[in-house]
Amino acid sequence: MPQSPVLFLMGPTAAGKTALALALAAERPVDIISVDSALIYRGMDIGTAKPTVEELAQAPHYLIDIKDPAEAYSAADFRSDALACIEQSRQRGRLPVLVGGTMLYFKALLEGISPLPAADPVMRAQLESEAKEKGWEALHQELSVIDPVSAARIHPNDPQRINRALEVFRLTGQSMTELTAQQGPALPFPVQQFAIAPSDRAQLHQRIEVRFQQMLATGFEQEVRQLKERGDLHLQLPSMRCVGYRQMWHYLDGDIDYQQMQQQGIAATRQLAKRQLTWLRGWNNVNWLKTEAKLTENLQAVVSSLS
RNA sequence: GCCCAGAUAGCUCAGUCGGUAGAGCAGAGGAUUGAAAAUCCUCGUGUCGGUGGUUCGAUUCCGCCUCUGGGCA
Repeated sequence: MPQSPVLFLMGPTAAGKTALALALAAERPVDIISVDSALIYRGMDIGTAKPTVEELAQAPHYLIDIKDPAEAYSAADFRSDALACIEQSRQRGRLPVLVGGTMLYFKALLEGISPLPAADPVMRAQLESEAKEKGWEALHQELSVIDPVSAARIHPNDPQRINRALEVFRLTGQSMTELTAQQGPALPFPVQQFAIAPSDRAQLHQRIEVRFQQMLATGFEQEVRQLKERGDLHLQLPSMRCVGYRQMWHYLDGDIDYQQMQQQGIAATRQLAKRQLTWLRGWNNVNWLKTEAKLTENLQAVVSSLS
């Protein structure tokens, strides 16, 4: 029997995903499941452009505010959380709508994920200190012995991936190449995929700048100041590496002036959008929508794909 | 008005002992399997402010002009 579909709504930051999702929610019984590595954090509202309280009240939202900024999250965590949300939504007879811009999460959900070990903070710290001593090149060299395929794929200047590949091996005794040969199960539901973006890059840049200025005007500095004052957060955390937060943190530390913070924050957001678009450009089975099109037209396109 | 220092890539600047130039940032393209708003790779022709002179040849040396800092009046 044909299963009812799941909806994906993807796109770069500041492209209008939230507005479209809420418009759909006004027409259909939907559950909005966030696909966003920053919206998971409580207390990070302004700088992440999290939907407002009023917007959140317009439809049930999931996977927002599920983590403290001191905590880490992962693509694998997301996949299992999202699958649970989708199941529940379907049981309620509602349409699960996955909305966001964290493309690795969409990919993990759609294509499945290999049985790799979870991140191990102790092992990572160990590898970090080894790298500090011997240099990442030496670790890359080490990787090329145990897993030449991964070593060839991972650039010697990419510490994060070298670290991960060695972590996987030391934790399991198996190389990443061996383990990723086993692909996890793909998403067990049919999907309708949409992506929304402005047709002109300059237009997206404009929206990003305007939105960043709005964030500043509505208390972003204060938001980061409060997070900083907790005392337990720092720049190495995934949460504080988020676009905007990192730059504001540097400003509050006095490393850069206000104008630099603005420029760097906006530039970092543009760069994020560019990477999101790179993912999307090679994506299969996407229906493209334009940010500058009428909301009702885009809504119509989405609704008609469901029948 | 005079003196000094600048004027080189979208921005900040380096450089050419005279043979038309290169970094960082920005930007563009790409990669992406438990950090992903992360991490990383690739991509640099621009009247070298204008104009005249010296020279085989000037962005580079010299003169003048314009503009921008700073100082003296």
